Amino acid sequence: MYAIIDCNSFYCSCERLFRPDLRHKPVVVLSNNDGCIISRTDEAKKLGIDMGAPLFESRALLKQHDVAVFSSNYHLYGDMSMRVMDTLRFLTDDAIYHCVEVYSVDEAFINLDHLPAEALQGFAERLRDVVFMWTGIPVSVGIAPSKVLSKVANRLAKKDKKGSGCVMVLDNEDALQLAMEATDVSDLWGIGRRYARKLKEDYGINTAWQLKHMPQEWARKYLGGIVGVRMIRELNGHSCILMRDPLEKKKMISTSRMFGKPVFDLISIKEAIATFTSRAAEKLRRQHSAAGSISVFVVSNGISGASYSYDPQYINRYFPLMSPTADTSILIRTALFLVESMYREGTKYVKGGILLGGIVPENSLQGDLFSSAINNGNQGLMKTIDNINFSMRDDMVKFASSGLSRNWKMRQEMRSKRSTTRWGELFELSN
DNA sequence: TCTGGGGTCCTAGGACCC
DNA sequence: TCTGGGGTCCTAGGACCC
Repeated sequence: MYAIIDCNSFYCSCERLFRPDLRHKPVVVLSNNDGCIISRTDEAKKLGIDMGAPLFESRALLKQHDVAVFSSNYHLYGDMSMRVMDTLRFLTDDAIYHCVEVYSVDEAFINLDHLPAEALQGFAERLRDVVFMWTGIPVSVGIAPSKVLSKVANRLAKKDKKGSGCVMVLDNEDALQLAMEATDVSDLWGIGRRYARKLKEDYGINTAWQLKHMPQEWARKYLGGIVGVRMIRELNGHSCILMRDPLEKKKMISTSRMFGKPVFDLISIKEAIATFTSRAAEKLRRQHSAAGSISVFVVSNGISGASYSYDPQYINRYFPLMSPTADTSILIRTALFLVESMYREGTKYVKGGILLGGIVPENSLQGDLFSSAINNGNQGLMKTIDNINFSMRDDMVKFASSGLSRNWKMRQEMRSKRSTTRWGELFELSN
């Protein structure tokens, strides 16, 4: 059996931790750049505020109902996520069973094969209660024979919080049937907008229960090949999406951002790309890897002075490195060379980013014919920079090419304090 | 005026090799 | 007139996830 634990309205719940006055009030959290709404409390959902809705379209509604609006505060969410995950690992004896897979910032799968069936309900309730007690974050728990089905259970638990107590265990055929009949195919984990439409319009399949009864060969043909076959098997309770190793390394690392406002000059774009590259290189070093290739991309939207329309043009350039490296200075040099080769004067740039590929473990670096020494001469320096930036303050030490002006920097006008990760922003009681 | 960011997996097709 | 077979590696593109 598998459990999925999912934090309820995670970002909003984090914001509420230091704002108890908002406990029963509608709260939303915005994406980077304060662009759109990416987390909502139940109260906000009830007001008809949609997931992913652009802020400028929702402003009137937010104001009318006095909704608390926050820019995203990833320092806070990342730290709270760690606390929740640590709690789960503790409660499940993860050190012994290696049964916790952190799936995203607010979700974790837990393999429960070592627990007897009759213990599941109580176990799930304990997870919910202790996580809340220790971190203040409310969670929902779904338990079922496969990951896809545990997601089904979790969704139903969350939909009817009062009735379910945010816990649902699907451990018998009747419960599974009821749950699947109540689940629209579009709400299945792994069925996106495209497939949902196809299933409904072309085949008249509307519920998870109907989909479960389709033949695997049909799924192989019309539902994304092997992916579709797995979906059918998972719905039938045959687990085939296995637990992932927590030590697995990313195969691709990217950093990209919309610019706070459109950018026209080469200097600003180079600063932005240099900053993104530093950030990506840090991620690379954190997982003890080196990158073998780098891609830079920019997104332009029309030309200077033209009237507004959203018609983004992606341009990207790829460069295989002579030998894999995690050295920020080499990566930045390469990235900036690519930027120069793709820049066009008079173009309005709205977004940019970089992508590191060909990732290998740092200790497997091979020398090549043309570079006598392996390209890690700066490893000590990189480590020092990472340590300083981690413990003191972001970007205390940075490469000059990252610039100081930052007129491409994103907007975050309503960010709360980083109360759990910055001494200077500790929570204070007023009076 | 304004619409996120960072990933994964799979498949097809081209380049190249022996 | 006839023109192999089997493989790897890489990239692009599509679909999906939170």
